[in-house]
Amino acid sequence: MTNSEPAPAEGKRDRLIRSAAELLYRRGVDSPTLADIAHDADVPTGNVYYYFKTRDELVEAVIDARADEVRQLLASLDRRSSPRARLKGLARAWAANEDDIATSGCPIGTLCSELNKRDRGLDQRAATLLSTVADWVEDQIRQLGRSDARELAITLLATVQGAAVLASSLSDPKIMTSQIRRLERWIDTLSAGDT
Amino acid sequence: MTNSEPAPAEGKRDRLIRSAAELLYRRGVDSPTLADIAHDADVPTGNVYYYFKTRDELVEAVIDARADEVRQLLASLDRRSSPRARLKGLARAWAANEDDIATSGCPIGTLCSELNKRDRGLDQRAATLLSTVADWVEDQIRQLGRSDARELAITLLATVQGAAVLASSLSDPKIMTSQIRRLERWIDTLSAGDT
DNA sequence: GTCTATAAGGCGATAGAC
DNA sequence: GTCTATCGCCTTATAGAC
Repeated sequence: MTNSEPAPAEGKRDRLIRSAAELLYRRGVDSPTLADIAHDADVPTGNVYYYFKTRDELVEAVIDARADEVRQLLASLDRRSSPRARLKGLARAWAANEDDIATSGCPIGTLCSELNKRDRGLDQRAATLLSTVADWVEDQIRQLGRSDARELAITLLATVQGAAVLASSLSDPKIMTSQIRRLERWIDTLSAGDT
Repeated sequence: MTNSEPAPAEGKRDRLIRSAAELLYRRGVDSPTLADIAHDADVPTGNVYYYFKTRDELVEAVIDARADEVRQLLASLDRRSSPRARLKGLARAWAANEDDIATSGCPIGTLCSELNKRDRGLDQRAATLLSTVADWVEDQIRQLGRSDARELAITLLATVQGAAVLASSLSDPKIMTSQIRRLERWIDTLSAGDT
């Protein structure tokens, strides 16, 4: 590897991953063909195999790209001053994506659900996305002094995942809006003590 | 139609629907082939087309079969004496399926989520399953004297759908158990008044 | 390194024998 | 009515030209 240029090969590889992430999110993990993805990324169809040995390897790259997004989001939230502010920041991040979520569900939740049914080991790699967020939320709630932080973290995540399933299936964006608002009020009530 | 026999043709059709329902639940809506389904139902592969014109028509029959299940469950719960007892009966029904849900998610929720991404009109038909339950829950909560019954019904359903996504994705049945328990306590606290 | 042409296999669907 | 044989298409993946 020389020190010169921005690696045009990387450009195409990244475009393939971005197009794949978007198409798999909108139309499901298995439905989009490599031709669909390559066309969207402006890459010749057969040439996908120069960058990825199999289709699953491209799916894996999409999972890893989502993992990067999650890490970046949580890192930005970590700069906030209090655990409550960090949790609320997470809620606002979801709120900012309400429309997409109401249309196609949670990018992470639907990915995990679908891979869970067409298992090839990819499902476990995808599950890491959810547990990363769960662990982070648990950590914030524990900092609020709650001993039942794990269950509360799961409760918080379940609310969002469930709202995403309902809002997208029933085509009703207001479900996301109202459930996130309820979540923010719930975060306000969180304080030391159990149940 | 004569009055004589249990209709052997019906037997095969029903077996195809049952096998399809199970396989689509376990492995996703698109993944199982007609050969897989026919084999599981002990019906010759090509013969599926005597009963269903297209694969989608079989999927539609699966949705309708789920709708029957839902109607029967809600009808049996309607025999209970109070709205609170009916809601708790629903929670117990979910608890009884905890293991399946922790393995493959909610049969209705995952069906709706997947069809939402491979749209052919089937998604709207499937969404009826969710809204039927939502409407019923809303009705029960309203009978408890709550004016915010719709939002509370969505909250209840979101909890279960979210728990199903998390439990199946993270392969942790305890998530379903604890969230259903929390739901039952929450039902106990429901009474007249808002928020 | 990049891309085209094509192979190999599996799928939904059909035609028609029984 | 029931089933078999098979078609034609689409998809992933490869071989090899440029």
